[in-house]
Amino acid sequence: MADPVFFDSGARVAVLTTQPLDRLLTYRAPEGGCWQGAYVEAPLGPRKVMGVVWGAGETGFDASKLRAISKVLDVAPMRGEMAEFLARVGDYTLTPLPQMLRLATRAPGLTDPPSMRKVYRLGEAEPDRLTDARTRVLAVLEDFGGLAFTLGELAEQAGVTTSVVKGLVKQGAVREEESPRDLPYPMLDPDAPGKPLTEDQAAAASVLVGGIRSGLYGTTLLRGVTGSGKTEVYMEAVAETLRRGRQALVLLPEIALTADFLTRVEARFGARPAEWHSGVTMTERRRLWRMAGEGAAPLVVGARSALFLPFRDLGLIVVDEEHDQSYKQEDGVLYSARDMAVLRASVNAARVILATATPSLETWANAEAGKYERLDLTARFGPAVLPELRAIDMRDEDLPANRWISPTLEAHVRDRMAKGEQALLFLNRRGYAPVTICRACGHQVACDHCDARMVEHRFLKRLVCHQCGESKPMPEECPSCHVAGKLAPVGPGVERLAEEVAERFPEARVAVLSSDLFASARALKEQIGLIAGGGADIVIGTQMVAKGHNFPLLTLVGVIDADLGLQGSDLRAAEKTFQLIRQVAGRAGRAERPGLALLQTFQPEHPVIRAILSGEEEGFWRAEADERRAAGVPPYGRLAGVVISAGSAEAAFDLGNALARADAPLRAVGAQLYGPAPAPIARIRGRHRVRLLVKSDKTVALQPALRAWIGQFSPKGDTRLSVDIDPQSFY
DNA sequence: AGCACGCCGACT
DNA sequence: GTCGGCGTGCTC
Repeated sequence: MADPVFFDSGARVAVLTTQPLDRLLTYRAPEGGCWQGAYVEAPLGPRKVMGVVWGAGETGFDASKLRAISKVLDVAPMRGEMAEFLARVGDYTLTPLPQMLRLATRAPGLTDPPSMRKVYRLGEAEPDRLTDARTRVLAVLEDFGGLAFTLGELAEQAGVTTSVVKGLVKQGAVREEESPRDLPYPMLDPDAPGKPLTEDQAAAASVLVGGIRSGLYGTTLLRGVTGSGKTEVYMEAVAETLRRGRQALVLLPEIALTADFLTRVEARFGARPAEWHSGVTMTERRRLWRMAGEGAAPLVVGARSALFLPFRDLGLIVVDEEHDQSYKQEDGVLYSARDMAVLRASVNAARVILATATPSLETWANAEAGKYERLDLTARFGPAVLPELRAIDMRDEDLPANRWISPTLEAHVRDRMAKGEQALLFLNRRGYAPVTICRACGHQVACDHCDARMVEHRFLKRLVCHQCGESKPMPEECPSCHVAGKLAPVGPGVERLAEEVAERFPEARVAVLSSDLFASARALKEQIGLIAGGGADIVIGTQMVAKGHNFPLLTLVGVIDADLGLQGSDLRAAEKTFQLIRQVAGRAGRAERPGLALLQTFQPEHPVIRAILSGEEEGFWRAEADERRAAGVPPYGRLAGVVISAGSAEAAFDLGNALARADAPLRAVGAQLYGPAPAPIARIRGRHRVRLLVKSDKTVALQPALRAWIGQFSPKGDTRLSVDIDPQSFY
């Protein structure tokens, strides 16, 4: 959509609906006409559906079948940039437009008229009798100037019942008015004094501010270790965006981090920004969706889906912890929020800041190639220094069976405890034990619906499938040979590690941080607060501890199994391990005390372990980049994963084999096809899965070829096909 | 996505 | 005979 066009009533318009149709439908513009981009409600068969006026309608369509748009919704029309963004994300991810529209309208009550509520202000008339209660009500209204109150608020403030207020309304002493329920978000003050910046930080901030002032698209990698003040630096770019009257969006990888971030924004700009993630209420979602479109939400903090809010004038997108895997949406529309942020910014003439201590290889390579600007914050803020990193060679450690804390690590933990400092033991495995084996027959307990082993969670007294979430009570007897009392846990999870810690350090206060142990975000926040305040001596955590929580007393990090991520066949195994361990190690010694990170490993000579220990990050990226280039995989080649799932393995393979036989469109662009093969997890939730991989040169436009290839088939029955462009994980 | 249409198997 | 299973196709 270029410049918006107005359609007079009765004109033919093409409407994109949220219904899964493969084309636009032609309608007559409603009474009073409508703009291109208008959100509308249109009749479709016996129903009414939501849609957007996409452009002029086709003239060929039989006039007698035309129906008129039933209603134009009272929300800001979709802007041309947004339409282009949705179309391009759809093109890139092979997602049909109606599904893209649904992604962009994930707010309740859009078809309802803007909801109103009654508010109360000071009226002109004098009440006939001035009782004590009435005086208090009027005093509250006078004290707060022209401010309007809801009935409940006013009564509570004045310490009266609502009937007193209603009595005053009847007399005209208090005025009752209708006011929109969805109010603009408070203005943020970009010129409120921020934290003083170091020279290093100020220099980086001024480059970012310069970018904002240019008013042009641009992406910057802002690299800085934990504690280097990345947030303070990009907050200056947010301030400049606000000064210029544009909107800013800050994406965070995890809801648990937003509360802390909102507080920081409030401290910096004097008010709290809008918040968007799965945890916000329906009313708040509706308010934010509407206000974003009116430009009345100056700053939005949210999860990846906030990228699809209808901003009126988006000037900056910050992707914090850009390397985080959770930016990749793994179901529904498969997109990378980091990459789509760059796309949205380029469409909007906005800036992107990718902030991280350990960039993804994609981002590193883009900076290296000069596509992204790169800023490095070298120094940690204040006197703290990067933790010292050392390996513990587990081949030299004397460790009994079913014990995972080496004597060396144990001694270091004792030493820290004696100093009143905290130690973190990191193990990226939830639950008690990853495998439950029968000592009588050797059977490993597996999920009934997935091709995965059940993980014992002793805290829940259940076996849990980490694939589908299904759980069952811990069985007494082996499900295979039915011998009782022979099931035994194999390997460690954080719960089992906690057991070992309790035995070895009976005097220590232990806290376990694992996502499944908390009923609510609030309970988790409390636990984090408790640890930060010194309420624990030893913290045991899964990868969630790697994500930005600040523990000032923590000076020792022990990585229980540094080799854990390295075995997989995943092309990103090295990168992920490197990032995760660097992030976790960065938890040590944030405050004044120097930190130490100890890596328990059986292969201290492994290139990834050596790269982590040496701190030679650039060297690691370069070596990893060379390997990927040689293998022709991302970011130096294109990759697409195709997963076919069906109730039976035969049905899934039938389609997989048919696709493999019809690969001419792929060969035409020089792309290679691998498979079909059973997916690494061959069954999830009772559905059999088969996968194919398409690999091509970086220069090839892979999507059109994929479309032509897959378009030859339409999955029958319960067979489903999904295409994942730039897959991040390979299950 | 819904909802109708339509063509085969198990009943009152 | 008919009720109802869900495969296929249409919606401006």
